[in-house]
This record gives sequence, structure tokens and C-alpha cells, in this order.
Amino acid sequence: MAYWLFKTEPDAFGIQDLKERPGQTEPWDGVRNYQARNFLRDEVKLGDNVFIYHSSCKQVGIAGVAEVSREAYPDPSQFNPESRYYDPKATPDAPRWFCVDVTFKEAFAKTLLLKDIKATPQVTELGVVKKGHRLSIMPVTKTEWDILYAAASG
DNA sequence: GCCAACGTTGGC
DNA sequence: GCCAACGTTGGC
Repeated sequence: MAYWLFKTEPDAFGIQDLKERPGQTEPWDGVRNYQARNFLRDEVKLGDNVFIYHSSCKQVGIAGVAEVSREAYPDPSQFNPESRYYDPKATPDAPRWFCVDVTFKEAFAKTLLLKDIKATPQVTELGVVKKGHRLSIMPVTKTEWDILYAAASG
């Protein structure tokens, strides 16, 4: 069982959108960074826990929790010319990008704000608190998860 | 909207 | 394979 943080822009798709999906499940598509892709393809496993992190919005921070409900498969949007995530160099025989499915578990009553995460002494190595770290998929240690989950649960 | 910090691209 | 130019990310 591993722990992750997935970034999203809630104006496009946030924790509430996930909650309202049929089956409360959604493909986590559109990841177009190789390091993040490698995490998705190779290391994110069924049943892993995921912090849903809202970026580029009023309330930047960890907004809720989801669970991985399907392991990596080729991201369909890479083959769709209509998609903003279309990649003309990707083919079904040689997919370049992958996605997983995530299922809603919990929306926190209050988003655990980035400034509060930064103020947590034990959480200094997490990607979102490190300057210039822009990965959209990043690992979270169990220690970090426990501390942040407790803080977010109030 | 600004801008620093990255990642990617493409000419050589 | 170098590296400058360019595009994107993301907090503020």
C-alpha cells in the first residue's frame, strides 16, 4: 500500500466533481510529464491512497482523498485529435501516456492549505512544499500521509 | 497578470 | 549531445 498526491485544477475537475461522478470514479488522464507518467505506469497500484490536491485556485491545498480503483492503462485522450491532450506521436501499439482510475473516498470539510502544509515541521520533503517542484503525481511517505491526514481531519 | 523555475524542442 | 529558445506550471 502506497500513498500519493495528485494535483488538479478544481476549476476543471476537483474533489467535488469526483464525488458526483457515476460510481464516484474517474480516469486520471492528461498527465503529460514523463516522470509523473512513470509513477502512474510503474508504481501506482490498486488500492493505493491518493491525496487530491487543488492547484491554481483560491484554496490551494489538499482537498480530499481518493483510492486507486484501476491500475495503469493507455490514456485514451492521447489518441483523440479532438482532445487537448492529443499526442500525434502516440499510437495504440506504442502508447506514450498512461492513466489510472481513482474513486472518491472523502472530501475534507476544510482544504488543508498549502501554507499550513509548509508550516508542518515534519513535512519538508514533499514535492508541493519544495520550491519549483511541479510534478503532478508525487509520492507521499506514510509518515507524511499520517501527519497530513490528521491535520486535514481537524 | 507576474515571473521564477522547470521541461521540451530542435538546430547544429 | 549540447544548449538556447520557447512553452508551461503554479504560487502569489
